Amino acid sequence: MQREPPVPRDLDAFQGRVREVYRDHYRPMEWRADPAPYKVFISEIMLQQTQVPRVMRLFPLFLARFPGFGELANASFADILQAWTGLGYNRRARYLQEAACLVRDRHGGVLPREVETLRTLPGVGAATAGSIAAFAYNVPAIFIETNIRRVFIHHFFPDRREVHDREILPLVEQSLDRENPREWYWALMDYGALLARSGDNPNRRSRSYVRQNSFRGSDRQLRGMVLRHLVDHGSIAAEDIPAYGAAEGFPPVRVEAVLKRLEDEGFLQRTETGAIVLRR
DNA sequence: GTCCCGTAGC
DNA sequence: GCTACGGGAC
Repeated sequence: MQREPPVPRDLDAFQGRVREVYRDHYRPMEWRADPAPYKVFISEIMLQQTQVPRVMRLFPLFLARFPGFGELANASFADILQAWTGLGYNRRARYLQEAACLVRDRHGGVLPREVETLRTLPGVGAATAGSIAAFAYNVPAIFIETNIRRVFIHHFFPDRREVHDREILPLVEQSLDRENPREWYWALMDYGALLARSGDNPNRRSRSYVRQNSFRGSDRQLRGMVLRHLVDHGSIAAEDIPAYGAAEGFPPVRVEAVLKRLEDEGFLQRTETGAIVLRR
């Protein structure tokens, strides 16, 4: 038997509340002041898994270095990774450049506006495609990300656990301001960010909530160390590889395993002397 | 130590 | 469905 989805009895009241919060808690951001497609695109990729304050710090530096899709597509990967330092999840830096190449080669240098087309870009999933369409082009896309999820769980599922995104999506659709989706989604996200800071995080009652393993001692930590080292120093000599990471307690076998995976993923290469360098 | 944040690949 | 993937704030 299908569970009856909770109906927003007073959608007007909900929308009113969202707008009220928005007026009081609007967060100014460079990519909001000027929602040019390139700025929106870069900011949304950065904002995957990375909080707004950190993105705000690094975004202007990245934009100064790579002002548009052409410059990003033509840049060396080492330069991009350098500008990415501090944001984490470095695969995004690779997707970003691959996407820039696709925009240049397949879309005439113009970021597509259709959600389905945006979704074909590497590193762009449902949430990012919807965000880009809404923010860059004011398209009334229907999507869920963490802030939106928080607002709807808080408002419409106060006593529920394990709330599925399937249950939330119809409410997003019904409440969307189709006249001005850009502004509406900014409002939802600012409201969600406010809820995150005030006590319990409603997203822990989402079906999709998962706790992550600790960072210290993880492969993620080791990968981060290796890439950071290569960005700062250019290479790791062959004879230094076995002892690399020893200070943080990583045995040589783990270092080798992580290097191999980074190589397979296209982050780095080995030279004739067996040294490790970033991909050309 | 705990938390936060989407995508890809399986 | 599940898991890998950073790095900083608290």
